[in-house]
Amino acid sequence: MGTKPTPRSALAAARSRTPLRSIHGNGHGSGHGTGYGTGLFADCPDLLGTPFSYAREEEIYGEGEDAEFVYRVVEGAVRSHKVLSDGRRQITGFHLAGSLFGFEQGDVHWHTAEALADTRVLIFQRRPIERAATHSAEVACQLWSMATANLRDAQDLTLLLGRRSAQERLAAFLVEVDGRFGGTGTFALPMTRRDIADYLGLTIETVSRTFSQLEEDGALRRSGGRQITLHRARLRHVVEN
Amino acid sequence: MGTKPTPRSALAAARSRTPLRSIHGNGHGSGHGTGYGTGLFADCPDLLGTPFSYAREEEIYGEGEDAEFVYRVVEGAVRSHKVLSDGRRQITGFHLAGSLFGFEQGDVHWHTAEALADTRVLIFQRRPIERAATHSAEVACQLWSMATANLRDAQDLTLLLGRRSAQERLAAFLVEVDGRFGGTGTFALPMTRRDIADYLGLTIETVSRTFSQLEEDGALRRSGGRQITLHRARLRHVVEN
DNA sequence: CGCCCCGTTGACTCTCGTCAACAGACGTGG
DNA sequence: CCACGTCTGTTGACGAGAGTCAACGGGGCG
Repeated sequence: MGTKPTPRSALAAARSRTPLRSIHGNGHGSGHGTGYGTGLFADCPDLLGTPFSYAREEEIYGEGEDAEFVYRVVEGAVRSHKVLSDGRRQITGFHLAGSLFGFEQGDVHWHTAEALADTRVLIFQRRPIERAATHSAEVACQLWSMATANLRDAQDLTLLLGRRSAQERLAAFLVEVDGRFGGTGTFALPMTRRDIADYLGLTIETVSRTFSQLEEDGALRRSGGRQITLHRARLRHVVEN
Repeated sequence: MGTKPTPRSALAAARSRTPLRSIHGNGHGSGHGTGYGTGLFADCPDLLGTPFSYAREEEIYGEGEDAEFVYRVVEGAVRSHKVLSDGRRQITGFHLAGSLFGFEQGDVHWHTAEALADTRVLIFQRRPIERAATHSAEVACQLWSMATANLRDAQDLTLLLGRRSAQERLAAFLVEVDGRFGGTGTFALPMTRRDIADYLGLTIETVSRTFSQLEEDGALRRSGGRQITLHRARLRHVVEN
């Protein structure tokens, strides 16, 4: 062995064995309370995913590559982004446990996806899913509703980037992340300042300064950079609408 | 009469008559070369739309309203936007002839839609469409693909707003509009400077100054504010990537 | 142990926003 | 027909918010 496994090889291996096992041996089967098991959708057990893993900072797919697979995050976190030729980068979304990513219009990815942290995913072939969609209105409706949800997120981000100040952007972002982590108000950010900056259309320096400012205002407390405790009422007051 | 017709009343009127006629009497039937006729999709003649008209600056639906209808532009132009409580506005899209808008996630609109100019649309009830989608995989797939196309546009806008300068934003916008009008390089903008500014996350003054700057650089020529002739090679060079 | 990366902070710059004035187009009504 | 007000678009002067460049501390990893 020694050569790095690819999604394709993992898929071939999975098909030659029954039952399905993770290539990393951590095949507990059902994901982290997402209620999906290894199926694409909760009520669609015939589209099974193959477990796969990516290391921190590893690329999952690149812009322009053939969109052969789609992915569901089981554990860890992934970012999708686009880059301009001069290196400016815009992250269009973070995918945490449970979220599905990799669907694009057309046959190639128009984003790059990378693992923020060591990440376990389920991989699904795109073709069978699309074939299933053309036969099953139910599958197609689920895909539609997923796309619509993503669309709403993208448009919220549009408003954030077009019309909000640095402070409002960061506050909204933190409230959003808190919500995705259960809304306890305390969590560890899985992404770096650079990732946050490239998501919010800012620079790392501005993000850092804005963190300090929010802390001065008593809207949050930092313990060691990534670990955050929010004062949610004050943060929401910053976001206001 | 004298009371303003609503989509609901137009629909009721349409159903009491056969064949279908526009409430404004301009019922040439098939739309402007979009190839759709009055059907929702080209190959889906059973979902028929009712012609309806809106005056310049008239609201079609508001954020938070019940999403009872969806719309296809026959002639004219429409903008979708969101507003913050302090009045800051972000336009998330312009809908020109042929484009379908008004689909949202959930039962209420999360945007406001307004006619930029006098506009003729076809109105479709949302419920029957959704019912059709749950029965017909083909309809559902069309809806999915439409949502995915919108998603790509929204993410392109995200990159524009997050990482591009005023000049790049305006140049990209003009190239985009030119493309939608057939790519001749000469057209009349259907929207005001304010609309452009609110789409590009800028102010009207910056838009105006950037127009002047692009004109100085020989990237376009203005004849009377709205009428534009692009020097497409130079504009694309500004956009670069 | 040392290097590198991440995060923070300071000083300065610059793009874009704000405030203001003005010109031209348009519609209305005297 | 012209005076008037309004709306759109342009331009100038100025200011503020975010970007750039640079230095530095701390922690993790080889």
